[in-house]
Amino acid sequence: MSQTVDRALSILPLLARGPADLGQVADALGVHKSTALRLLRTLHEHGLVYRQEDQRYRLGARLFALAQEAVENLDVREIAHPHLVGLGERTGHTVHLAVYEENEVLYIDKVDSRYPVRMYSRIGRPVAITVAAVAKLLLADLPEPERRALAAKLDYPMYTPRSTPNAAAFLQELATVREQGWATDLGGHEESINCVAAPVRGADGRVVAAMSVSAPNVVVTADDLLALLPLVRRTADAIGREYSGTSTAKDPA
Amino acid sequence: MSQTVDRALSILPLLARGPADLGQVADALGVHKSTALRLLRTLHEHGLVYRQEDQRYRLGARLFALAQEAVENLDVREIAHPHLVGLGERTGHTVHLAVYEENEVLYIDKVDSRYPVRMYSRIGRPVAITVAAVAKLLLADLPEPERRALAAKLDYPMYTPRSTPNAAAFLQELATVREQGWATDLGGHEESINCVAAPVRGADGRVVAAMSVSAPNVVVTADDLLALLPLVRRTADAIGREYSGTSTAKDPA
DNA sequence: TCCATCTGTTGCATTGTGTGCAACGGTCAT
DNA sequence: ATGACCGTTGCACACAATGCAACAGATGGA
Repeated sequence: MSQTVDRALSILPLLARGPADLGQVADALGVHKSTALRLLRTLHEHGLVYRQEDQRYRLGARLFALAQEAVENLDVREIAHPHLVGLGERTGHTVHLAVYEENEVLYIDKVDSRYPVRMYSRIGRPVAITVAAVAKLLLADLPEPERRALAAKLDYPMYTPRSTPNAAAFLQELATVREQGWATDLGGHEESINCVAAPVRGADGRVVAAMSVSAPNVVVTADDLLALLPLVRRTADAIGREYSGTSTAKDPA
Repeated sequence: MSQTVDRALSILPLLARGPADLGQVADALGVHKSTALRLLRTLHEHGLVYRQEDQRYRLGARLFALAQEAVENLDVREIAHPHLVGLGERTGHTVHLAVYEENEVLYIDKVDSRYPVRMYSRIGRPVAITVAAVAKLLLADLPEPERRALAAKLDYPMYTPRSTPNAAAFLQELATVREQGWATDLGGHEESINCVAAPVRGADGRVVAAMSVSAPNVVVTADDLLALLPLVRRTADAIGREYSGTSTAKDPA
């Protein structure tokens, strides 16, 4: 839409492939050198482009700072919330959203079809980390050494006979969860409560959050709950797509 | 220099602080809504900006992809090389550059004042990881669980009586190195060879490479070599600054 | 040492391009 | 229903971005 900006922005992917000098940039854009110079200058003033000692241009540090700041200010909860509500309405069950932070798994949002309780604090409740379906998904995605170290440090309280008994069993369960891409908690925390959960993945494929649907087995059997899995996964994927900002440049003509 | 591009780029830091709608962007830039719209559209076409479901704008995934690609294509060696040459000329000793990769420390460049040998292959020689000064720096920067796991897996060959004997001693040494920000190898690999090394840090402070100066003690004593430490550190810092693209937007007036 | 050549840089006239305006069409809340 | 608000489009105007040509500085060869 805007030729000048369009040209300037076209420089960025060019430079991402490696440093280039003025002439190369001008040629790639099909413009005069002086034009390319002015564009590069503007990019430079904004720190998006850096001029190295041999006078060639590369992408600048500001770009990384921007990306980082954007990620930090990205609120998964804000983006996820409408999806949680939708899922709550369709299933009628309680929906949770959780994240991993500093050796803990925290609930950061919760929606129940009967009484929607929004937790506004950024710091929510810690989760029963050894048994909750969301915790399994979040921990399964950790780098291997960190995962092992954490598993070794945890306590394994036997909330019910079906709770995860020890680190070995837990690591085994995490491997399974990692493999299949979803998780359950069938009466591991409270005897009569079952959960199914799916991961929300960021642009780089890493699990940024996990979402679960929970219901007491007096209302629905575990099998019925498992039947919701495809829906839960689809919803989690949708959140992930929106969170990642997956938009392939141009709109379809 | 270029008004249009200048305005467009000013949108990015704005959006980094959180999503904003068209009106807010237009106000912040001090332009008409239609102008802001066209700028945002152009940014959108390039994927730098993403439009979420509530029609507000945020930074897009392409920004992260760009940053990532740039980092991958950033060649520490290419940037560092002239600095290594300079250091080699000033000291007359052998200068090494090394990086950490997949549980190994690799030499990726080497300069000797007598016969400058450039290693062109991306895969250089693995380093004696338990004793080399550059290895200590690189491993000292790893996240704690990964560092412990690696230390436990390593062999500790006694190249000389001064070699690091076991994992405990190694981890202790790494703690010291991490603390002081530089490292040495005094006859730990070959009886008569000493090294001093300093870390090259990226924009986020993480150690991306390490550089060392080595000399046999028949030429210079260990003390004389240590006297070069400030110079080595300054050079490593200079490489780090250039690698990070540390340019604070506007030039001083 | 001088000249040739390459790169990045500046001033200027032209016109193409970005701009603001005003009017339109949605959506939401009252 | 009705008003207010936000995003969107078409258009005429003016300004800002463009290409040109000339300059400067570095590099390298003769």
